[in-house]
Amino acid sequence: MLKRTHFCGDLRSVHAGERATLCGWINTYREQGRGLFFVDLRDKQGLAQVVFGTETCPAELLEAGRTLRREDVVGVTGMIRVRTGGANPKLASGEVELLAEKLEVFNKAETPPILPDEYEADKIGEETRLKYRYIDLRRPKMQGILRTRSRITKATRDFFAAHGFLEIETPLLIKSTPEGARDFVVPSRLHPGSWYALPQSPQLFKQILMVAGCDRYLQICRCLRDEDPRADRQAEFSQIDLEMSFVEREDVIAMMGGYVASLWKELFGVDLGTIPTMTWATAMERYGIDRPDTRFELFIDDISLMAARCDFQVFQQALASRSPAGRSGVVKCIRVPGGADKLTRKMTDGYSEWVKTFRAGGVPVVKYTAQGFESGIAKFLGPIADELAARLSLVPGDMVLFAADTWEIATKALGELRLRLAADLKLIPPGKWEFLWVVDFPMFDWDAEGNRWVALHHPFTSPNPDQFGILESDPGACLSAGYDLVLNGSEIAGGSIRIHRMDVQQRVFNLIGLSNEEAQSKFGFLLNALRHGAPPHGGIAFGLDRLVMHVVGTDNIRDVIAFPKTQSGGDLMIDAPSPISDEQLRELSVRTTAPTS
RNA sequence: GGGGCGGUAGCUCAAUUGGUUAGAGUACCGGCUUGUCACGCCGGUGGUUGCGGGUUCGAUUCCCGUCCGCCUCGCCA
Repeated sequence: MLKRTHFCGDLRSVHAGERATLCGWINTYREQGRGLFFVDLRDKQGLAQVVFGTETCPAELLEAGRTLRREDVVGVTGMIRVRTGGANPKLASGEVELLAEKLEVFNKAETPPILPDEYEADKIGEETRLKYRYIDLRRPKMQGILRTRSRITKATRDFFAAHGFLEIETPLLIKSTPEGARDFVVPSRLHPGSWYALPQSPQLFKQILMVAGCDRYLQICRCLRDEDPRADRQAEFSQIDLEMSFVEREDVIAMMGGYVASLWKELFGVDLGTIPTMTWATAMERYGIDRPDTRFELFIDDISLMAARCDFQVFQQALASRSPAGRSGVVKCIRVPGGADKLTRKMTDGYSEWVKTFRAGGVPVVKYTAQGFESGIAKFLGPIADELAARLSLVPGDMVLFAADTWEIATKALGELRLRLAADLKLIPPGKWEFLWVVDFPMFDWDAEGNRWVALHHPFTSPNPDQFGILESDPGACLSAGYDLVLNGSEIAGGSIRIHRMDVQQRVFNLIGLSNEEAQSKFGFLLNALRHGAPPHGGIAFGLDRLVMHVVGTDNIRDVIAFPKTQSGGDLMIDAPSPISDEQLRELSVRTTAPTS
């Protein structure tokens, strides 16, 4: 068997005169005549041109070479020489070529259903790419992503190892617990009727590792949540999971800021500096979302107090409304500088229609000119015209877009509208990295349907040290010691200082409606651990897939996962999930209620 | 669970108001071609129009159901 001496993509003019063996896939075949043809050979490093010609090739070699077709796998030995026919500036190896002397066809390929060709790739439907993932991954772009992902995980391990973090694996077959996402479950053969759950995250195990004295923990792990995917979300995804002992919020934030800075330094040569911090309350009020995109300046203002003085039904009705969680209705708005010209009637009508997906009624608008408010809802703004203009610092040519609804709906609608406006008006400068810590999240959210408090982050999150006093007396106002790291408007990490005392943990469980007995049966292991000497601790988890998405610049999570799943949780390459045999089911004491096909 | 878009040759897409033998590019096959490099030129093969029903003289086209893919709301502690 011919053994590789060089990588195709690495060949340069300095190699001229060397004898080399290349191994790879046929990328293209170009015949100039019976006596001269070229093939481009591809390996993980790139392409190299191989020449077959009568001058140097015996007849058998020419015959064999002539049958080469795309995606055949071959080894070729020959001399590297500077090209006699002129260099190809499009190839990194374009100054040289390999003069074939010996050819070994490792494997003829059937006609490829898709070609791993950057000219083609963007046009090929994703369905086909996923089915033939092993061909799609041969594309230089996909190879590059796999490599970048590997670089990131290696840099991550290096950084945290240098800071005393221990890499520890936690189990995949664990226990289903209430709270959180829907579990994937696995039937137990040895315990008929009982089920394991696959982890939504190693949360409790990493906390218990802190109780176990490991001090600092790292794991790059798979997490599984049986919920509907999105463009940036898969049921099966990867986290960089971290936990530290004897720390407060600022310690974790500092460590993780250092990690991100070192990563960006290595990947982009960029100095991030200190990452700014914003409270959750500010994020929601000014940006309408808990992960603000701070790359552009559009801000939301709550003008409810003013709006109450307008004789405008829409405002009045909104202000009189109450959300299921009990918050009063609001009137909020966004000032769009220069929007009077940039936003057409068609666009604003479109926004009105679009916000209905967030259950908002519509988007009233008004223009601001040298003569004051015009068009739209101008006639209703009389009583507050000057005050509103001053509050929003309006200048002629601006446009103001409103949302009048419950706090939740108006906030969401304008938060989304803010992003939509940025995209439509091209307000987001390319190549910008805006990191932001969001802190001071509420501990709880009121679940009107379940008529109970639910943990906003998770029920192991500690209240901020100064908030213990109001934990029971005003749970809705109680702030947690949680923190999210946001990059360009996307949450790339989230964590918290954890509760390390059994009595506090019990109080939080009680608040979310878990009785002591239930807590003991569902989370007894954690409570037991907390009883036996738990250090103060906290941690965070980075969404590895999203991190890679940002680094490689894609908005499709499937691009950064070697073998991703589709929107309905399927793997088109291996055709999973699939039924199992009756015998397998019997062995597991499981019977399906699904109709048999 | 809801909404939207899509499914036609291996791939990417066309096909007028429901009307002749469903076309083009590319890939593939054959021939030509001695410096190409997304090579070029000539010719050819290739179709369960996702699947199942229905309406009709006639369905890629209209209707119903269903499957698959993508986006999205809910959901995702």
